[in-house]
Amino acid sequence: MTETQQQPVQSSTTPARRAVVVPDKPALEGLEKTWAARWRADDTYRFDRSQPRENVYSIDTPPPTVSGSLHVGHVFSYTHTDLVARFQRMRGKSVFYPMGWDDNGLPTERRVQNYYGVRCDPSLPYDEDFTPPEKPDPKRQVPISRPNFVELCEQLIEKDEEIFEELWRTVGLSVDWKEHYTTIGPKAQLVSQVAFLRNFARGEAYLSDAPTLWDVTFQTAVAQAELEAREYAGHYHRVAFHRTDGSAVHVETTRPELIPSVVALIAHPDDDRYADLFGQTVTSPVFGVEIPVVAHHLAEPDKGAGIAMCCTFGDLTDVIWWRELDLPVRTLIGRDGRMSRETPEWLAAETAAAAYEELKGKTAFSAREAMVAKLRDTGDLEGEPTPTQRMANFYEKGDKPLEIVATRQWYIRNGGRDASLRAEMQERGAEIEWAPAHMKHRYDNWVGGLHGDWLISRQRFFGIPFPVWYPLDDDGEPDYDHPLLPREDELPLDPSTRAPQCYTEDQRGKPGGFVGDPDVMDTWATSSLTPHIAGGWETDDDLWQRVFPMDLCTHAHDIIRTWLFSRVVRAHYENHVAPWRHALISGFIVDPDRKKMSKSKGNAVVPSDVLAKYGADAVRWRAAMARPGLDSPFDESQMKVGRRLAMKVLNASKFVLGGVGASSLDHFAVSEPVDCAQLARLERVVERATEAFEAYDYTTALEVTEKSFWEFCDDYLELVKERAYAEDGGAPTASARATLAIALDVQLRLLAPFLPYVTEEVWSWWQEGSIHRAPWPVSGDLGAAAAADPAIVDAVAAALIGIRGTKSQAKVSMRAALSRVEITGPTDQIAGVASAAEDLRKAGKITGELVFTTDPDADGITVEAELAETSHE
RNA sequence: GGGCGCAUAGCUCAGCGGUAGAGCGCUUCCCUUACAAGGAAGAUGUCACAGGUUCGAUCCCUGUUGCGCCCACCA
Repeated sequence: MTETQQQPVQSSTTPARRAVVVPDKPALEGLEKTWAARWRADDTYRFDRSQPRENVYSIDTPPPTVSGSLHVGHVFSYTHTDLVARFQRMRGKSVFYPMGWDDNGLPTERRVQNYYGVRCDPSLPYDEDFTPPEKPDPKRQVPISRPNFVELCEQLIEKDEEIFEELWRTVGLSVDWKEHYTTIGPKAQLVSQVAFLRNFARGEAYLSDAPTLWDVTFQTAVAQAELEAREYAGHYHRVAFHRTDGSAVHVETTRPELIPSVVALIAHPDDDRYADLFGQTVTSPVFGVEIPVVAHHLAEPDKGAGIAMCCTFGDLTDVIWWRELDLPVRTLIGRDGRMSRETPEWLAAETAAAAYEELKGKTAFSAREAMVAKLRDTGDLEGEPTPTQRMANFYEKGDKPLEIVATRQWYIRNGGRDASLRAEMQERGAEIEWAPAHMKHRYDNWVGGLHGDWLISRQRFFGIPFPVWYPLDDDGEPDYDHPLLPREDELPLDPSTRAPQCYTEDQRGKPGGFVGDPDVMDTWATSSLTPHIAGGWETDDDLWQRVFPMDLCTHAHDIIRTWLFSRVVRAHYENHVAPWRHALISGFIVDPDRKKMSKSKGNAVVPSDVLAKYGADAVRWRAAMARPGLDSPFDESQMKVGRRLAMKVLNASKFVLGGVGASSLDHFAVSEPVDCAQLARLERVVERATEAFEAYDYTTALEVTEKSFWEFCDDYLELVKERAYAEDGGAPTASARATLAIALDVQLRLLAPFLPYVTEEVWSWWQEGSIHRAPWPVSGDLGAAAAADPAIVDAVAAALIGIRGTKSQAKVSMRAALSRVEITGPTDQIAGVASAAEDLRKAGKITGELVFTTDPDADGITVEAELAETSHE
């Protein structure tokens, strides 16, 4: 921490005085390359883990999906985190700011499939000499073993992670790269498996064979948090079921292919139309299966015909009915999304079996067509199907509606089935300070609307395995009620290659032997433990005690329901505390039509292009202008504004430092009233910027600093430049120089979190060490002079603006001389302006009279000026 | 249907119980030895609508409308 001890402001007493070296033509180009390399070499952003907890500021930042592509929205959100990290670092905190890569799971699998043209077939043996096809053919993916597939995943993520790290370094994220982790790496495996075993031991995790939402494309179960409701086109089919007397009961369905799996017809208990049917049975069309008619309050009389087919399972309401009414299971749609190839026993009767023959093995879509044809044949379809748009649940990454399939899955209790646990989760949410505050509603809304526990197992390959085996009975059937579990010191392990205690590998799959759990944990199940993975939970207790609970988590509002909530769940169980004190939620960067950016829509702006064109500081400036939680449309022209600020910093600094030695950082030299006022004004800026940053309002911190900096350049610097540059100006010159130096020093530090590159560049011209290890400015940095009235500088600036206005309106150059100037204003303001009369005379090129007139009734400064004769040509 | 947010200059957004603000864009001027990828000056508004509270409302309250997001919605 030696760098943070440096006190540039006191350099008048520092023995080793540094020469000021200003390049002739400073430029923004190349700063990223130079300083990113330097920060890397100097380990500028290292976390000092010797600091006690109260001196540490720890950050949980999302591990980006390395197989995905980033757009500027991501860059903005990560920049928001970095702004806070840099502020806290300058305030003297040891900042724990690790970066993780989410390389686990389906996105990586998909990328490997497309990149190498392969697919995973777990039944194949490992091929040691396997090399991927030279030209991937997406239509003919080469089947390879699971170990080969995982190897390719690992190869590809390594490449991807290098690209990501390069990008983050260019953006200037002040991450300590030594603290990096991945969601598939050994640390993540250990933590995920340990936490899972503890959840299981405490009854928080459980295995259950139940209907689950199932994606037929990826052939995996899907959690509630990964659902997306989308419009889906379909048709209502009005279909006749038959009473025993032969009369028809009409049902409207969009899924006639599910008629063979109907287990009941259900209507509302108060629905008189069907009252006489309750307790009776009807027969299904085409198949003639006997179906009970039952009452349930969830049936909606005004929906469709008011009486619904309950199939196992067509939708989530079916699941409720099946459970509450104790109905049988008649599953026909399998994991591949096709109708069962076996004739089920409830369709064993001759006509039913014959009818089912034509549906066997068909996709839901083709089975529907076949079924409609059958219904026409039997006359059980009334009228024509009518088109409808309805909402259907989709896996967010999938493009076919989800089916509901009964499967055995691992769950973690999250309050979805337990009101008191749900209330505990809400309380954890209330422990967090949300920025903006209303984002907490999203959290409460989500937790309050949970309707099932958290499904964490996935039938995929590239993920962290469940460290679980099942004993096989004498028939070779697994006993799921008595899983075999490892000791924690055996972790991490893969049950597909490792035998459980008291068994040997040759007993795998044999009667009386064992079988490994084939599933892997979902990506969110792993990333729900990022504070634990990054913070050394159970592996590095010293670190853990210094960083947890963390101070900050940041991400965009779309993953409150997934990542944020899942981390609260895990920390609740493991640590009985919310995992962080603050949640800083970013909005989205949307396209000019306010549509969310996405690669698939083709409206995503690639960060590398913008970074190359405008520079990292400009991009960061734009990111900082997006307030927490607010969506912000991307507009390239705004990037220019940030770039202009960076240029201004470079040029103004060059000008100031060209005439000012570092020795001028001397508070005692500041004597002129307008100089004192300038420092006083800056003191207010320091206070306001600090206050804003402490409230996580980085935008206001930037705005007040930036506004002040432009005023400093346009007014103060213009006003005093001749005095500052005077050859032998004596005390007034020394005062101007000291003020310029102090003001620059303070303003560079205020701007450092936003513009890390240009501020570091300028800092290196005249200061020791990195500005990013320099202390955040405090009032004391401005010295006793700052006790002055800041209004003087405003009054003088107003006079200067009036003089410039006169020249502008006369359409003459700012260099034009003025033969007479009269400045009028209230007494106190005029006194202030008069104190800077000499500066004003030079800055305004006033060659003649300069008159000050007080007018107690005036509400501001007004200027009347006459151009000198010579200026008229 | 439930929840949340937003509505201020052409655009993006601040703001605030007491005369309406910034940046971009626009207009005009200036190639000033820090800066032409610049600088200076200037114009621009029923603060969505309707009520209420108040001496006074863009601001507070109620309602309406419009927009956005989240959740629910497969008969």
